[in-house]
Amino acid sequence: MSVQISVTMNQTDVMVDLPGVTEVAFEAARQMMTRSLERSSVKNRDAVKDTFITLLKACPEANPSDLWHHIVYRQYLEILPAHRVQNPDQSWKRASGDALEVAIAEIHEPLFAENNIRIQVLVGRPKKIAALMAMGISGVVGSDKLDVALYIDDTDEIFGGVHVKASLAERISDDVPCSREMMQNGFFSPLWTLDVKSFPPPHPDPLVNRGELGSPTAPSEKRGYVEKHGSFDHLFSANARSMPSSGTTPSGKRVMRLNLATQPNLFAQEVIARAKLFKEQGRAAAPPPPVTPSDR
Amino acid sequence: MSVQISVTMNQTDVMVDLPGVTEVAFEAARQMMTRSLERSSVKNRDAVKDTFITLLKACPEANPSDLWHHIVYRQYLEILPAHRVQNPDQSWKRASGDALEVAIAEIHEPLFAENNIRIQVLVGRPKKIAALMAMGISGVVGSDKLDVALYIDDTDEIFGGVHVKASLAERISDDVPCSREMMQNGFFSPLWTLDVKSFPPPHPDPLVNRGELGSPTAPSEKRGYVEKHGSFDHLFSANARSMPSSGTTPSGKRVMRLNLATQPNLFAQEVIARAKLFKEQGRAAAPPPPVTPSDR
DNA sequence: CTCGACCGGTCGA
DNA sequence: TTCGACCGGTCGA
Repeated sequence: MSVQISVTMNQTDVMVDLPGVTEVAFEAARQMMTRSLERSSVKNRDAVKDTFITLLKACPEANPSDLWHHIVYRQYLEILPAHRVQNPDQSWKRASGDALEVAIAEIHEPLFAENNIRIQVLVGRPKKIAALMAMGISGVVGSDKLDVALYIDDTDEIFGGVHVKASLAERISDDVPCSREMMQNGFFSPLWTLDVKSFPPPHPDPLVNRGELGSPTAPSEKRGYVEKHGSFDHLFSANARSMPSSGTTPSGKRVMRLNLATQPNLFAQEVIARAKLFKEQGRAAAPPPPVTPSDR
Repeated sequence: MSVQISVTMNQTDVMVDLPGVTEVAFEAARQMMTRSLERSSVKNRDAVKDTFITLLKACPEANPSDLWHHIVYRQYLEILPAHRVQNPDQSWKRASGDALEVAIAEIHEPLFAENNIRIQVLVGRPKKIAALMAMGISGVVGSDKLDVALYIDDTDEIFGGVHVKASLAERISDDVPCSREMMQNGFFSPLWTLDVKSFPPPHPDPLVNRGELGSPTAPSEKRGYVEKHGSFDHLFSANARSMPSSGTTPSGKRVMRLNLATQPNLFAQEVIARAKLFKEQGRAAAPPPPVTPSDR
């Protein structure tokens, strides 16, 4: 039960192994993507979101980050040109970022509803501004840097928000100021990522999607944002190759590896716990964010 | 004395007018780009840098940002594939950013030398760390966000640094934390940009490179970073379509439009003035950065 | 070899 | 219509 795909890059063919992916699931994804993109009324982000969720359900053993990077991404680039005139690479950047936010909301909606939590994608500036105002950080420079909001019950009482990133690059720093302010004001501020990153040939492990977090013993800059500086209420990575934090971290904040197949996953557990704490104790319940001397 | 180019995008042909550009200059640029890229020993960024500087000298009346966006950029995409196997769009992103930093240093080196100022591109992490340490902001999160350093004479005494961006997008926020810290510590921290931004058809003014600063009366988010929040020691734009600040700004910091043909240009004047002030009074000479209530 | 920052067409609200 | 944020192959040090 494993599909191999061939990717041509820099005039080199690379075979990529996708454990946990069946031919049937692979073809179902292609069909979902094609059916979606051929209808001009379907938003590009929804084509991506629906294809990803189809794959997640069909391949519970697979690495979600690989499903995204090697199947959804590459099928989008392949299929889009038949239906849209736009540049497929740039279209992917624009559409896939939104798609991931919507997918995360959709995946968790039922479970969160059972726990009297509402998850909402903050689409459009007014919604973002409103959410940030509710947390007392409106008007701040770079303020509309929050993707997804978390509310208590059906109220507008916000207890936190999720920073969503398909890949980290240097762009992780964009989210830090907003996240720190949220934490300082007592709101829950996790980072949810697929941590997608692979290198093309002639890299020694071409197209192996290792992500950018390094290991606890050889931490990358990005791992430091969480483990050392504690700039988020944990980093949840849905890349099976991400190495979780080990032992205690300087900031107390951790890299957590998500297994989306076992529900409630670690992210969902944390959201539910923090909602409960918020209902019992309000904003005061949140621990103050750690500050290291070399931190901003 | 004006060249028109035809750009095909989204299956539409768009004619772009380039006032101040002669056929001779246009062909000289193409030759410089070709000659550079066909030699595998020439770094991609140097091909870009040399072509840009060739054009700047040959076309003093032209809009520098247009030279970059419509000639250097498009010629690079056209010519690179004949000599390199890599993806030309991604290659441009990687190489052009570095090229602009090197170009700015090269353009100003002679004038700055006359004024006992040294400008240095901070290439490689160790150099960046050293420069930031010298300004007392080492180890800070997102700290290696400085591109170019400015020193007094031939010493290692740093009095500031330049944040360089070809285009702004949301990425301008990356530079804010470092810049604010620099200013707070008494160092000179301007932003130098080409402010490149055009929209493809079917936009009403397809491919017109208007930039992203809006106007003083209808300020964009990016203009607010400077005029309202004062996050940089002025924003110097080499896009002739950038509208400079008018009257006084809330922060005292301004958008300035550069005319590179008249030397010393506004950027050079400010660098020289700040170097003089620094020599006379040291870091204390720098005015404290303005802080507005809605600022971080 | 490793691993960081570079940028622009897109597409919605 | 305007104008914001989305992301990944590259290529050096």
